[in-house]
Amino acid sequence: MDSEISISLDIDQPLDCASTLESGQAFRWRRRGDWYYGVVIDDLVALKQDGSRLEVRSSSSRPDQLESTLRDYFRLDDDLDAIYSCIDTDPRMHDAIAAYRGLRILRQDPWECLVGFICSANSNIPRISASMVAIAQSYGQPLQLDDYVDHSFPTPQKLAEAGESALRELKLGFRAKYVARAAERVAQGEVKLEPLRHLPYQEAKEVLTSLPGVGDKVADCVLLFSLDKLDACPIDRWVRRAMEEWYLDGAKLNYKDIRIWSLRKWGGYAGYAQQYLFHHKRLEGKVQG
DNA sequence: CCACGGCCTGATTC
DNA sequence: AGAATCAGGCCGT
Repeated sequence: MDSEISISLDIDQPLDCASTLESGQAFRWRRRGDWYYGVVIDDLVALKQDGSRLEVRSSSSRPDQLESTLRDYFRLDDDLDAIYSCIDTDPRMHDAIAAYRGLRILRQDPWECLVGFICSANSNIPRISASMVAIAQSYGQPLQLDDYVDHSFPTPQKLAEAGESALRELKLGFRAKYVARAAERVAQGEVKLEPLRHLPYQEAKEVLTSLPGVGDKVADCVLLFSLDKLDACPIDRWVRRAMEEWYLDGAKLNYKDIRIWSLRKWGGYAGYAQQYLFHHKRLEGKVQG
């Protein structure tokens, strides 16, 4: 039986845990008071940020690796100040960075990330979260940390076995077919996600878009949020609006041309730039800031 | 290459 | 109230 452990990390990088975990890149974190509960590499962890210190509690099966696991998950090796200096080149981006300083791109598990963004099609964040939680509850392994229970994310094999109709019962709608078929292909080994990390952007993207339910946007999300492609630049409705309104004087560009434009403006950190624009635009009109 | 409609579902808007 | 519309798209025509 795993025993609960508690550690404290000194963070020497800008980190805004709340913005990072609530910026729509990961869908299964839940806030309880000051603590965020979630699953990282099959370990249930609770996080509380106190300035430059991150308090961590976990029922970890590998306590000696917990710190490195979290440093990896939050990409603490990214030099955020260096990244800011590359992309902070106009007033809009400057405002976004000022507002959400410490918002980081995560390095998530590619399989869970893929399913999450397949589920994102024509949906919204609360609903995507509900779908992902339902999938984990139904097919994952239970994990417990004091009185809190969550689940590991089920393997491709498990979801392939579950099948489309069972996933439809979890309210995935038309996305159930995509998730089931993608699970089959990954489970069969026809597509291997982890090695995509070491391929160039374009090659990795072609593999991902060969999966059902994965187009340009979903592929870019998976590449950025789980496969180390910081130049991947997912353009969703929000980012498109932000771009057209703030940078393109209302002009309409197709997906590929927006990518080209973004790479020219923000270079290899276009993905980070995109995340700040997304967050800024999405929260622009919200009462709750 | 672009345009369009359909697709599950639930919340919000009209 | 009940009908449209919208929500971090994808796919087929």
